[in-house]
Amino acid sequence: MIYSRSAEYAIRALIPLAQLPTGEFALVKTLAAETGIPSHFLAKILQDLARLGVLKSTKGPHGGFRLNQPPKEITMLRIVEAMDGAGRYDGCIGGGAECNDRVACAMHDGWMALRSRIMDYLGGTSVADLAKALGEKRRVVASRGRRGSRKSAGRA
Amino acid sequence: MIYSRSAEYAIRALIPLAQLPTGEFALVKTLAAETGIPSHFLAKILQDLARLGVLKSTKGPHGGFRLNQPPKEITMLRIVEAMDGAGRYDGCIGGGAECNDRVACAMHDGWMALRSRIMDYLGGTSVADLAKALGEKRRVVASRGRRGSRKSAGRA
DNA sequence: TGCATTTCGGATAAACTTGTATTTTTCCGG
DNA sequence: CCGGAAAAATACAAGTTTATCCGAAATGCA
Repeated sequence: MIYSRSAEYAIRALIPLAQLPTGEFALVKTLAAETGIPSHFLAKILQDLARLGVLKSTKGPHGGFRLNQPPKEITMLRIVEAMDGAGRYDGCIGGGAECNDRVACAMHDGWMALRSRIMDYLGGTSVADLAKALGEKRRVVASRGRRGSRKSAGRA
Repeated sequence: MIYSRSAEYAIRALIPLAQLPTGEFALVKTLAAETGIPSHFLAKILQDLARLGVLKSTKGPHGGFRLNQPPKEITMLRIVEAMDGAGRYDGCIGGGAECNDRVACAMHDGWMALRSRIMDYLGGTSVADLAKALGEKRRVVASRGRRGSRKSAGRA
């Protein structure tokens, strides 16, 4: 995988949070049930995100978590860096912590090209994008399902 | 990182092995010293690779490890799959083990595009490529160093 | 004020990865 | 056939990630 499971959970949980009516709070329990993430573990992740300012939390009745900023501004990269530490993709896959143009490293150049692809994807995809993509995907899957549940229904 | 440390070590150790005169064996101790990898840990990794047929080992005096197939045929992908398990990049980063066109997953499409980039790089880069790249890089670094050790020597 | 609800934060534990040490097996040379 | 050299195998230790649990603090409501 490209990032840790914690980061994966964080990203997955942010999607339903982005779909929530503005200002409304969601319970950890609900989010855990929706996403299938172990609830205690999810709670800790959400706490981290709240500490970082990505989420806002309130205790007590009608409490829970909600986004603390527009979903457009929350990129996957930001979440991955929050959970896995910044610089996860900084070092060269060849090993050396300091790998630059002046160090003999067999992998450096190829990796740098790939790395920028990864950064573009993670940095260019926001929670809003994910929520939108999920909505569209749901519609497509639903409409396919309606005309027969066998795989690749309709004319092949 | 994109793959485990074990995979990284395996790839790094294969490069000096590819540069060895054909048929000659290298000691674990030597490889460990050259690459800076903990020698006992490296030994285990090399044993795994030998079991897989990538390397050939012999015990006793004048023993050690050598490649068991042309370096052109050993791709980074093969090594990563050997060390981290096949299918490391199979699942969607959205989580679901089974993520395909019929499952609603917000990340699926973007990830698939990125994934194929990763696979192209790892699958398209062989140990021979790495050894060659390292040789060229060494020459460049050396020639730069010769005319002054400050970074970005020559006209900027 | 007192109670129910819900996050917060720390403690704990299980699982996996990484690293080290030790012993056993195999091979070569004399 | 014996002794040393080297990988092979095994066991063990430390560190990190993932997961679980529980008491405490905060909040809203009656």
